[in-house]
Amino acid sequence: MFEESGLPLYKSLYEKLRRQIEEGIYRSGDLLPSENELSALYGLARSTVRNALDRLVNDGFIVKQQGRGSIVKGKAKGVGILSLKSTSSALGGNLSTRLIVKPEIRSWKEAFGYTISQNERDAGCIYFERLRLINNRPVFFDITMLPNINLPRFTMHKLENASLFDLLRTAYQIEVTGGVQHLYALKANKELQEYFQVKAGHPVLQLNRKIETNRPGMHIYSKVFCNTQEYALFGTF
Amino acid sequence: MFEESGLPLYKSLYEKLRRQIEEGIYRSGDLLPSENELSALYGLARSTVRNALDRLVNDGFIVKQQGRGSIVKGKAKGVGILSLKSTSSALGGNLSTRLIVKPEIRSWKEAFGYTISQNERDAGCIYFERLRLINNRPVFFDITMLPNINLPRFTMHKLENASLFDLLRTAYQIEVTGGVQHLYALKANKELQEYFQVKAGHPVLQLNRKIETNRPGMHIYSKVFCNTQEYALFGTF
DNA sequence: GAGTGGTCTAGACCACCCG
DNA sequence: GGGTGGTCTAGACCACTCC
Repeated sequence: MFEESGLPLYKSLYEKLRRQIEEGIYRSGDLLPSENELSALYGLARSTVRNALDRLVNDGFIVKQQGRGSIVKGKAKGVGILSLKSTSSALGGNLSTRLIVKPEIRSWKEAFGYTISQNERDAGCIYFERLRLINNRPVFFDITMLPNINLPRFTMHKLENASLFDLLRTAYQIEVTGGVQHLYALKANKELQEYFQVKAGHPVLQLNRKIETNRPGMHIYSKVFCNTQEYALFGTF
Repeated sequence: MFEESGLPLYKSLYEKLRRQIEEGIYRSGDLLPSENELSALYGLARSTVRNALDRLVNDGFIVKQQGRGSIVKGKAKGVGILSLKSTSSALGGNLSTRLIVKPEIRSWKEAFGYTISQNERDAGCIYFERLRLINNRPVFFDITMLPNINLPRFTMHKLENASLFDLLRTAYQIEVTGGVQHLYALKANKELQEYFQVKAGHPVLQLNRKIETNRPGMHIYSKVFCNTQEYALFGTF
């Protein structure tokens, strides 16, 4: 079944099941085939099947229940805090992005308090600022910096409509593997007052992050301000 | 070695290694004994050892490197956002807790906006409030509620010096498996002004969480307020 | 080349859920 | 009682790191 993919068998099975869940072939609440069935179906040892299922559990696609089976959850967990949710109504998808500073190459100054490696410093810095709007109301303002390591034509891509992480994964095979973040509550300064159209003293949430990728030594640094008046920062873990 | 603990073998090994890391017997950067060494040392199959090590990886205590070994990270990742870090200096461990409301059994009123199951409602609610201080300065104020399901003598335990999660894990074999959280920035109200000794309008971070456990249908509900003036909320993912 | 973790097999027995 | 996932064993070969 998976002989020619080049991937480990458990990873092929993981990808296959993940795809089937994301495409709706298995829906939330459905049971996956049992471990023994999958084992027989694809000619794999049960522990290989378990390896694939364990990763689906870890990534939030399924939960297991002894005596019952593997139950599809239907949506993956976000990476740290990334998703968001309306406090008043369901987020309809009216998400838009306004580029405040287009991606440009700079030299590094600082990285929101995180330390950068000499490699990253030498490569130079891709810098951009974005304002994110939900239903045409500004909710996020973020500053992103990443080292310009083997990212040909990065500054040519549109960041308006695509997620940075989607772009990195599909165009450069860069995946987020983890990271660290710091959170603060603070009063809006003049710039944020203007972006968010709020009064002085308005409480704003700030999120600094250093994100690890599958490229050793390559990190993404970002600072995000969030107006939580109407929308809460939301995450699963 | 682990015959009489009643725990699964991999879990006993996990706890043993975790303890050794937390006690500093293995320090950050050290290599753990190899899988084959641990296997021989404790008379376990290698896959049982790997099960324990995989969980240490998952919980952030070690990282593995093919061809080298299992490298101790030294500190665990928090569950979602849980850990904290000084913005000015290293957190020296002067962490103390003041119980504002001692654990008591109540009936459920609400769960910070999350929905609770009928089972949880029927079981009643263990409720407590804590103020957490770092170097004698108040930093967190949290309200915790959990269903009183099979938790004998829970209200007898001291919550001053032990983490709730450590208590649940060691005394009741309850482990956190995931959860959902919502974050807000807001102005301190009168109660928070008093607890944190800050002025009116001071920005405060609020964190609502519904935490899943390995007991199906049992959740922990908590609301945390954080004064991020000196200490940031900190998390790895 | 010796040792490490990564992948994989083919079994076994157990605890748990459901009909 | 039959099927499920949970735990565990005893092997094997591979990719990688380090000396």
